[in-house]
Amino acid sequence: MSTFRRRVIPDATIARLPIYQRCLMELEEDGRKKASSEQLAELAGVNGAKVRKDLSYFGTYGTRGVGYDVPHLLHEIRRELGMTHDWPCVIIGAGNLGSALAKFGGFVDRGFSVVAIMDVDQSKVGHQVGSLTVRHEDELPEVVKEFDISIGIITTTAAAAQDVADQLVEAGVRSILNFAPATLDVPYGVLVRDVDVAIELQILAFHEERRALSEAEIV
Amino acid sequence: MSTFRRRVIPDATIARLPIYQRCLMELEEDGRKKASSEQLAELAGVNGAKVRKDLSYFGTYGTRGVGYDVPHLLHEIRRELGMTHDWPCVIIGAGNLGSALAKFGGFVDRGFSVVAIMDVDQSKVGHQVGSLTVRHEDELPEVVKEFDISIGIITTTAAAAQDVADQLVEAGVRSILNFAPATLDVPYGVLVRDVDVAIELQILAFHEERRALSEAEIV
DNA sequence: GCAACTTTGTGAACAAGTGAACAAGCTCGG
DNA sequence: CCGAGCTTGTTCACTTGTTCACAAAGTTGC
Ligand SMILES: NC(=O)c1ccc[n+]([C@@H]2O[C@H](COP(=O)([O-])OP(=O)(O)OC[C@H]3O[C@@H](n4cnc5c(N)ncnc54)[C@H](O)[C@@H]3O)[C@@H](O)[C@H]2O)c1
Ligand SMILES: NC(=O)c1ccc[n+]([C@@H]2O[C@H](COP(=O)([O-])OP(=O)(O)OC[C@H]3O[C@@H](n4cnc5c(N)ncnc54)[C@H](O)[C@@H]3O)[C@@H](O)[C@H]2O)c1
Repeated sequence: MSTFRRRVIPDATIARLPIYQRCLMELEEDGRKKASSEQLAELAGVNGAKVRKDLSYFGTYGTRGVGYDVPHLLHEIRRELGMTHDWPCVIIGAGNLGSALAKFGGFVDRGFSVVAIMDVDQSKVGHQVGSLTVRHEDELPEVVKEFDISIGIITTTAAAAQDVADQLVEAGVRSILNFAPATLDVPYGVLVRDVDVAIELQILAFHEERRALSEAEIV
Repeated sequence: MSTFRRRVIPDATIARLPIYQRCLMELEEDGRKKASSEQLAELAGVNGAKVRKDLSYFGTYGTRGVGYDVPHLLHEIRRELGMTHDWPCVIIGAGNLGSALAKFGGFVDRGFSVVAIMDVDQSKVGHQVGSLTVRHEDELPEVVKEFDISIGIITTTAAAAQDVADQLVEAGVRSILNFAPATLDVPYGVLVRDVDVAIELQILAFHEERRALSEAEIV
């Protein structure tokens, strides 16, 4: 076992790396070879100091007086994010949302491919969703092994989500993206990220409400 | 103008209120009348101290030695979040994702209703999506006025997102939920929240990659 | 009425994240 | 080769968020 301690990258930074990646991809498409921290910051909607600090965590890729080399920085961010290879994903729940995600082609250029979609509902099993055929939930262990899946996407009803999470963990999946409005309980070492659209709407509503109250107050 | 200063509620707390609301709804459905901060914390996946501190920002609703009164606390959180009335929303972009969201019935019990869905594509205008008919993007100002819409949901391609955001702002919408992978530039006072599934996947991939590297190191 | 027990509300320590500021380092024109 | 002009990398003070720990306030049983 090595005593080398990998540099700790703050969570906040990790969450911004994909944004920088996207901006750099746009710059590269435009044929831009160089970009300063301020230009990158403008595109990413943050400030320059943050960009410089974020990038400094994983080495020195910029040139003072010039800026960053777009293709080089893009490559380094991709490497850091593990985008040098493809990540096979499985979607559990072939409903409205699960089908939309499965049909969506936009993940491929970010390094993700949905290789299987599954459901318990016998009336959905066997049906086509985009280029995939819905398989039965029971086959999860085999599917995970077959495609060496490391990411599971839960798009079932909230009631079924914990159950599905347990099955994913049992099958060896340690990264879960959960769209169901439920708090998942998983063992240590398994990472869950929640995407809850209703929560986002409620945060917007909270601020709208406050705005309305303040305006009423002033008038 | 009043000199009364509304208590400042931290952003982190606001983001957790909807989770508490959901947990309280579940408790209420189970007929539970009381809940302690620890029980609520367990359900919400946080710790008890956080729950107590969060709730303390907007007044004292608990009883020492007993806990919180479920229906009462639920009511107060709903009031704080502006869930006492309904929020009409418009979806721009009647594609894969926009249609899935429009058809989804789950927002209603959280106080949101999608009252219109719009697109520029003439081949989509007039078509039915769930109970709604797709209207042409150009009618946005009238639609916003007609339904008194305060929340706009962008589900167009990334290339069109900034343009749509400008139109929403122009029409008077000040809260935007953006699903397109693009950084939107909006005037001061307009609130944008981004939902980017690809970023979530990339964060999961980052940790998977690190995990793989650490394991390789140990062996 | 009182002692034992439970749970809240909050001050204070700690941890994480942000942003201004600036020295250090690079480029380029002359 | 030098000095003017940029831009990075990093330090430092500040803000925001989390957690601990415990007094205060309530309940319950006797
Ligand atoms: N549709 C949306 O726009 C939207 C938006 C935000 C959140 N969500 C959330 O995403 C989830 C899915 O939404 P939806 O609209 O697709 O619902 P849906 O009812 O259309 O689909 C749910 C699917 O999950 C399947 N399922 C149920 N239990 C299962 C199990 N144990 N194993 C495998 N599959 C199972 C069902 O058979 C069904 O096909 C819900 O939790 C919802 O709250 C949806
Ligand atoms: N589908 C998914 O599962 C998914 C997941 C994550 C993110 N997204 C993002 O959500 C967005 C939509 O995805 P999608 O799969 O629904 O794409 P889509 O191509 O199916 O739909 C986009 C729709 O937007 C419409 N549109 C384009 N420009 C417009 C304009 N100026 N005004 C009004 N409408 C306009 C198009 O006509 C089309 O109907 C994309 O930005 C995508 O990256 C989608």
